[in-house]
Amino acid sequence: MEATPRLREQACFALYTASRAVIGLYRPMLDRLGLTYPQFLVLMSLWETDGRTVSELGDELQLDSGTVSPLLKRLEAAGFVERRRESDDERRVTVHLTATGAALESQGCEITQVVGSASGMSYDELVALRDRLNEFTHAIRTRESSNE
Amino acid sequence: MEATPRLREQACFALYTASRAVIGLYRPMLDRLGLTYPQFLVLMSLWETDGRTVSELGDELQLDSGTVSPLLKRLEAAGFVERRRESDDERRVTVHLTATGAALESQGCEITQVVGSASGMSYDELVALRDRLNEFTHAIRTRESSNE
DNA sequence: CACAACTCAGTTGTCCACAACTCAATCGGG
DNA sequence: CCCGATTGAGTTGTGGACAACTGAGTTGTG
Repeated sequence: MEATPRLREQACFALYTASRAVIGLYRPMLDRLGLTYPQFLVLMSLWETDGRTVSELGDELQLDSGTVSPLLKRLEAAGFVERRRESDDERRVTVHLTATGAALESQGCEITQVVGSASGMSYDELVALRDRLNEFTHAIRTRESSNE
Repeated sequence: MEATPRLREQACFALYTASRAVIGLYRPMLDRLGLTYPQFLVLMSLWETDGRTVSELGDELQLDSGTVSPLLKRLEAAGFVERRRESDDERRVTVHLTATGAALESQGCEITQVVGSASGMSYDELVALRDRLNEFTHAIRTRESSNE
């Protein structure tokens, strides 16, 4: 006697929609810097720790090499990062900010502030939502590996 | 004196990651039905109300015609839906489930149950999270239209 | 009726996401 | 030291997303 759930009742759909909405809010601001949202995430990661390898970036962003490699290629073509093949292990490539890429940090920081305030939530509410989402993601990843 | 926020502290990044994680959980189950997650959303919408127009589907899924049109083309090629140009207004195209598409409803319903339980959250918690996300999306869309 | 404005679906081009794969470099056990 | 297994980055192919645009069809107003 289970009714098929409606789209609007689904938490997963709300998640999917919210994710696209927030990226859409970032878009016009990032456009002015010549960045997309995933590219911005790479820079945020490098502002924190420069010189990460491609796979370390993939781990942090939860993206595989098939996504990260072309992303970095475009960031390099745009002059924001540089890739260096490491001499001690020729398989590894480290990614380094250029002066241009490093210089975007303060503007990037401002953009995250603007987006945060546009959410209409307090800092504490945002932190609570973030933690809830991270629990959700963690639970899912745990189940994911156990199923076939 | 504002430090640049770290990636892991950002609610937006948590949202982006959670969204991809849940779609990743759906993926192997939907693969067995020959569907992707956005295609599944179209079918959910049609299981509720068959014969919607392309733009009505776009409104419900919050996707523009440039995304929905090719999506429907693939769903039609796979034999799950049919598109009909309406005779009373030749601009409109209505989308109808085929017998094959309608027959997936019960399996589709099961999949949403499995995903819900994999979240590790109770029904009430999921509802609360969903409502929180919908508030978030609504707040963002409101600000979005006011900014240039 | 005429015709400009608008609506609707679809196309084009760019960038992400991910599966499946390639290939070189490195590691580890015999 | 050798060779099979593993690791790391990258490529290829498919399917979203979305901006910008196209063109047919419809509507409203003079």
